[in-house]
Amino acid sequence: MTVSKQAEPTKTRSPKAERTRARMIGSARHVFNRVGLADARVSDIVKHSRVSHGTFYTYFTSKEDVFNHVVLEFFDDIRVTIEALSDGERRTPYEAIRRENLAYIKLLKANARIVGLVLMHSASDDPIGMRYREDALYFMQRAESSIRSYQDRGLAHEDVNPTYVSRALGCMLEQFCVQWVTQGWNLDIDEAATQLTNIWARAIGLEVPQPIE
Amino acid sequence: MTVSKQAEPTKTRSPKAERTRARMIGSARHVFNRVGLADARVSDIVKHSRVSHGTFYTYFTSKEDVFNHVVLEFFDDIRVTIEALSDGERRTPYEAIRRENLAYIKLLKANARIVGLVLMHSASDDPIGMRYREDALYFMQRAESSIRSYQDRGLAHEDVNPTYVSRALGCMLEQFCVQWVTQGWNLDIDEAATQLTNIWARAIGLEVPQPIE
Amino acid sequence: MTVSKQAEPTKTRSPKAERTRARMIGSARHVFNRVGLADARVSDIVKHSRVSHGTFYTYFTSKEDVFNHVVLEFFDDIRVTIEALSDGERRTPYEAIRRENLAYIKLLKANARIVGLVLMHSASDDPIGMRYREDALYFMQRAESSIRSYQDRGLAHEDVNPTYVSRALGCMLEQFCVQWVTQGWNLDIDEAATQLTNIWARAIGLEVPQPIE
Amino acid sequence: MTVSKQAEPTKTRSPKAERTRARMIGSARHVFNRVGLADARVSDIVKHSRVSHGTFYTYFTSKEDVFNHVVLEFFDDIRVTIEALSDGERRTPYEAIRRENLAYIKLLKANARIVGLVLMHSASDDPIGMRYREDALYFMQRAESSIRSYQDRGLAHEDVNPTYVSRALGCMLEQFCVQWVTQGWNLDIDEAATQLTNIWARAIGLEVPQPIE
DNA sequence: AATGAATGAGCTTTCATTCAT
DNA sequence: TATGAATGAAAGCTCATTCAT
Repeated sequence: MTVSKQAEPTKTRSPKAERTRARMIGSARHVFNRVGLADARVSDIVKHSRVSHGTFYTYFTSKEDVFNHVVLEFFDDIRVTIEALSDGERRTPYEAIRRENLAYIKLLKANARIVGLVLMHSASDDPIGMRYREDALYFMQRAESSIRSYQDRGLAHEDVNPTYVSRALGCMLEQFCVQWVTQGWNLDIDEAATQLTNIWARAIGLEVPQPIE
Repeated sequence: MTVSKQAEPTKTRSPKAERTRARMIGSARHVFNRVGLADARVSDIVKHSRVSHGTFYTYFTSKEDVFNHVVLEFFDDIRVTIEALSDGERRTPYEAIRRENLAYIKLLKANARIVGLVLMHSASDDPIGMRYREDALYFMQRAESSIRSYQDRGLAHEDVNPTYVSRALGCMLEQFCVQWVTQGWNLDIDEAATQLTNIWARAIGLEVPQPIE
Repeated sequence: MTVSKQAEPTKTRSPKAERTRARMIGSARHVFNRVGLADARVSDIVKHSRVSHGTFYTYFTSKEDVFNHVVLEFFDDIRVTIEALSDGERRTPYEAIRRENLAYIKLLKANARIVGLVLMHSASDDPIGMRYREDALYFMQRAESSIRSYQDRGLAHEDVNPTYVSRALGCMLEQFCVQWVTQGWNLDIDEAATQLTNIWARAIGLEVPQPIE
Repeated sequence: MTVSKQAEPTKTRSPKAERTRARMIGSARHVFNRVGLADARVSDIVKHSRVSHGTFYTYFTSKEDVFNHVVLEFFDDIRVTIEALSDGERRTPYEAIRRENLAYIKLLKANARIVGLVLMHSASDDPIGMRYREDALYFMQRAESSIRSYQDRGLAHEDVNPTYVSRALGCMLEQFCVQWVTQGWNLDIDEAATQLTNIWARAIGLEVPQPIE
């Protein structure tokens, strides 16, 4: 099953139609997050959003198409969440990273299977597929430039290769959350945020605050 | 698609049969690594090992069954490779970890899609599924106890939670290799080994050797 | 091949769908009556009702499922036919039995192979299977109570065990018709009705009218 | 599945081979009697007689071929059993019939499913199939001529048509036993023999002995 | 726009039978 | 003769997608 067919260019839709479409993406997201892409049935999605099979195909060209839209919506969620974190408060680099990581962890956990699917999708050559490859890269590039900035300010180790390390830490965060859910690990979310942030900080050379005894 | 039916307990097979079976597992591994589980066709597997459809079902009960055997074989490969690394030479902890990581990276890259599939498979309740859950955990527990041992010897940070950190670093290594292949990243393997080992070492508190200038 | 999976509980179907479904049951009945259950191909059934393979599975879960429905329809036919015989006319017991037997014989002959299949199906534990076991028994119990009633009125032998004899006579009627068709016996239907009714009447002790010479 | 391929003409076999062949027919009989013809697997038969698949085909040309031999063996059993009943003792016609019926009932019950299969098999045009059609008829013709003989001696009703009635009573006996087993009826064998024989006797006009009170 | 009956390509699986050893 | 690995035709069944209403 390859992600290939593309969606129509955005067209005008009545508000009601827009609501139906949004509900269907939500249903799809729900279904994909439960059973993955291969095991998801169009029929599950339409049942969940209480429309007919035919209606599905007036909004989406295929199962892959709706999957793409689910993923884009998910990336939007991340963007919105992350941007909402910049509240102008002053924080230490460690605190800023931890705060961001915690937000990420919550989102990733809530969408674990979809994240897993995105992580596995290789070269899609359709426009939407391309776009979410870019989105995924965007987050890693954010981390990459932040590392460079720390290095420029003399806060991070010189020998850290920003490209490699940003990707490695991104992979760590994402996969840790996916496994946490799919493998049913029984962990504490605050401890997880702390431990992952410690790794992150030490990897690039930032100070890790010591618990006061 | 769930991984559930299991093969009969090991039964006596003629050498010829054993060879055929092994060849088929090899073919399956090849196919799964190319296209994943959902898109793999039994007919691809039998074509690749040049046997008939029927023959497939004399050795395996289903596509899922052969997948399980592929995974078990892969875990065996890892075990063998890792054990082959203990050659009695004296190395610094950093060097030992780097050596092991490099070996891992090579194996994981060569089986990237299969690793991805294993990472996504949640709780299967059949014996084989159970066994490879245990196998996967085995490697993380190895890392976990090595961290504890470093802590006991005063070489690792006290605040490192071995359970969380070993899992996080394991996820990092695995997912980094999966992405490397599926996303077509263009990276250098020695640099990757170094950067990942540096993260690993710094995360737990080991000394990272500085390049002499 | 076991008769096990059952259809969904009756759900609303459009008139068109209902017609298609009915046509398919008719086709299935035709096919089963020609070649039996084991040799019947789903593709024969769909060819006969000129629908696609897929359509078959929108109405039935399997070949066994449609077989069950064919059998239930057949039992309904019997019920309807038998009930249509009560026209309020006064008849001697012998005449009443002969009339009923003749009706039975026609129906059984027209569905000989299906009757044969029903006769051979042992305990299926699914709801539909159960129901037609009950239906089959219903006809024997009808005979059983009519025997008891004759005994109560002093018209039938005292030593007749209604349970055994009703079943034996039922088996006789059914199997005679099945063999008639499958073995290609060349018999006269009126003579058959007379001879079978004579056996029936004499077995329980009713007067058999003598032909006037 | 049609019964068509024929067996080789009888050829000389070593005693050991003869024993193997006999064991295989026995196994086949066992399997057919458990699951019928369609659901019987060649692999069940060879497993039960502990030979290989290949060996099966050195003795039989197909599954149908072995089925034919099973049926012929069964008819031989009947013949032998029935002939063993003529011990020269003097009995009333009723007693003779009851004795024979009881013997039949036991045999039919022990081979219920095979009997059912034979009853359903229509026109087979191969030599073996022909032969067992003849065999089956043989028993009905035995009954037919015995009815004629009773009529000649003035012991049976004149209006009984021996052809129809012998077949009807034969069907009754056979099907009653098949149903008894397949439907799991809980009946007493002596009562069954008595009731069936009473029907038989009354149908043709013989005296039924009354229990003394 | 919405419906849901109908489609059919394409997949998995079975199992009687063959044949090299 | 005996073996059992290998065969492949033939079936059942699924489900994304289409299209008449």
